[in-house]
Amino acid sequence: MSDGKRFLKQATQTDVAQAAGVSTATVSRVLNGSLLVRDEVRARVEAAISALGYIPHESARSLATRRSRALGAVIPTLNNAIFASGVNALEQAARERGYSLVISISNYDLDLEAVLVRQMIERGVDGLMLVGNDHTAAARALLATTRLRHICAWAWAEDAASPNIGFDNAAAMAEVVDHLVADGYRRIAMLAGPTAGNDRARDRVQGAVKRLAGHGLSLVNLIETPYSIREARAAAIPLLAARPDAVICGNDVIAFGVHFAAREAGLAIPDDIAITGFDDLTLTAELSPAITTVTVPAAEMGRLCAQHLIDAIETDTDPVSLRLDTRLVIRQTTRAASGAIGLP
Amino acid sequence: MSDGKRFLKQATQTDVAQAAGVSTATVSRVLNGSLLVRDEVRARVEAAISALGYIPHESARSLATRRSRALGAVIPTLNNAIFASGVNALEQAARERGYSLVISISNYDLDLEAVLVRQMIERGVDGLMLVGNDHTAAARALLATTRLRHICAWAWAEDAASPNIGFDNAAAMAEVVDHLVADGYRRIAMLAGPTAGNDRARDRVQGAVKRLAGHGLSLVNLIETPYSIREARAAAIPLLAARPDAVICGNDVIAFGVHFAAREAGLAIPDDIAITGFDDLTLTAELSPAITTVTVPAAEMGRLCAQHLIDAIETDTDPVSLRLDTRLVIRQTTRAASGAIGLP
DNA sequence: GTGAAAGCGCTAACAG
DNA sequence: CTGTTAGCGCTTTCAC
Repeated sequence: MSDGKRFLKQATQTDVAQAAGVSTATVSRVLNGSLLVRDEVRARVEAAISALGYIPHESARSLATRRSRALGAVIPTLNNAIFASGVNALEQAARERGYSLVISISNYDLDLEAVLVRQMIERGVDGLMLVGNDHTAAARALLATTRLRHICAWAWAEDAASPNIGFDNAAAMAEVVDHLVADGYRRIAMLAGPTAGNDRARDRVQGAVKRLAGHGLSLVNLIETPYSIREARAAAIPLLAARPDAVICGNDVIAFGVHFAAREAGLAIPDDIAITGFDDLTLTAELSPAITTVTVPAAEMGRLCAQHLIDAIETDTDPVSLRLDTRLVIRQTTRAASGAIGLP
Repeated sequence: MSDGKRFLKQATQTDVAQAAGVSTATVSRVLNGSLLVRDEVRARVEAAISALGYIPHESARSLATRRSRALGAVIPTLNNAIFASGVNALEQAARERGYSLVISISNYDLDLEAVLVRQMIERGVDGLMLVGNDHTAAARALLATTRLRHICAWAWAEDAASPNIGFDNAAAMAEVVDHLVADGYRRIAMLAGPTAGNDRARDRVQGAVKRLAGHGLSLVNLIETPYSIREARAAAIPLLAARPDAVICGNDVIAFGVHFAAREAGLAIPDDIAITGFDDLTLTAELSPAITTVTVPAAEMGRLCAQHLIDAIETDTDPVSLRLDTRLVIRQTTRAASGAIGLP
């Protein structure tokens, strides 16, 4: 008995067909909700299915239909709430449409990303979500020759090589700069994320630098740090040596680090030092002082990627780009726009 | 030309075989690293593969081998860093062994979980990670009849129906209680997570209640709240009405809420009120006062699940249970163990 | 070592 | 409406 179980074979469509006294084609029709099956026959087939505990074999189905009903996502990490939330939404939206999600993590390594893209293609995903617009030539070539439908999220560029569903990182940072300058801050420093192979981080720096230049200013200090509270906190020390009156952070995780470093250094926020983040993680609003940051539509990006990818797949079209909005949320780590330029 | 591309067909093993002047069997052997292929032939095949840009078709492979080289994970949410981190580690470890990861989110809904388990089976994953020991009869039946290898993580029970790789939630909470009592706290309340369909949350409550009873005490108040800072913060108000001198929180997210609520109420932590969390999220150490909490081996669980699942798959054995340790991390939201029992 | 042939479980024309 | 017949692309005996 336990031995019998060991070699137990899953019921197959053929078994169901025999049990119901029909052809496998009919079973397939019932499974796929085809309307051209008599109710009586349909009932018989459904009875056989549940009697046998039959479970369809998706690989076989994929092989026959050349469709996997699966989406893929290659992301830098799940250890940042902003990506976790995006993937969460992507999965929910995909599932609502009957698609599965296979994910892999690149750890911000573009060469690894290319390998992962290839594996996604092998797995036969029908659509793929990537993050950002920085990708290796190898990855691009793979995507191009296989014509795999894909969307690059978390970024938006006029001239992007692939469809983008995201936002303009540079523009968002420009808004931050305007706010800071309007508040009277002049000695502005930036603690950025690693810009190598990361167009989002790079755009944020460039966005800040260019807009500052427009105000006739430049960064009094610019340092890059990994996305970790601890490392950002450590990097804040040398950064603060330039005696900035405001620090623009590459994202909220970095802002947390600077926040704690400033507190430790006995600096008053926002009077001695202003701090801005990016992402609007839940906790930015709860810390005191609450962090001024930029709201990023992470869940919406995930949801939209799923929907647009699936629409494109099912209508046999190409996904299109979508530019989403960010919003500056002014809280307590920057002064309210009172100390405007030119006040006595 | 653009029209030609539209109907472009992926190179198949047959194409490679023809190009290399060998049989598909030989191509297959090369692909799978079989040793019984002459070097000269192998080279010819490899040349053809890269010349044609051939990419193997995993569905076809899975159909033929009855193996998918994919793992599945069904988790409650990705919007909690502790699960995100576990999945992140699971993916990394799986990938190292050549396995893909397909994930789905149950939103703490056990009926949905059962549906997702079924989809995982359809997809043909070779192994599955679930969270906790609470599952519907339907899910259990599916797992049992298909004999799908699986591990239930985040929990550990002597009599678990499935292999567990996790920790004893009740024991961890008992340790929290001991610490609190040794510190002199007596009016202890608990803000728990939703216990319905969640054995981890239930075990944490039971672990606290039983250990308190051992000390001749009982909770002065017990309320459940969703795992959200905002809702926990709101729930803390009625909870504090019982005038507890310590609040045990179901996890760190809830602890954040209580932390902010206490601060808002003007209570001094830990003198007016002690707070304990669970999970040891990064920020618990950085807030001030830093939160006393329980370290949970999330990444390790993910990694071990992948390894043990894959070992079991490849050696054709069943995965076994592993009990991991948690550790109480005493920080600043509880008094140091000075006010021990019986002091004047 | 290598090729031929038979499927893996399912869907998709095509008849009837 | 339903059955028959071919495959989808790959692996796997079994001969040679």
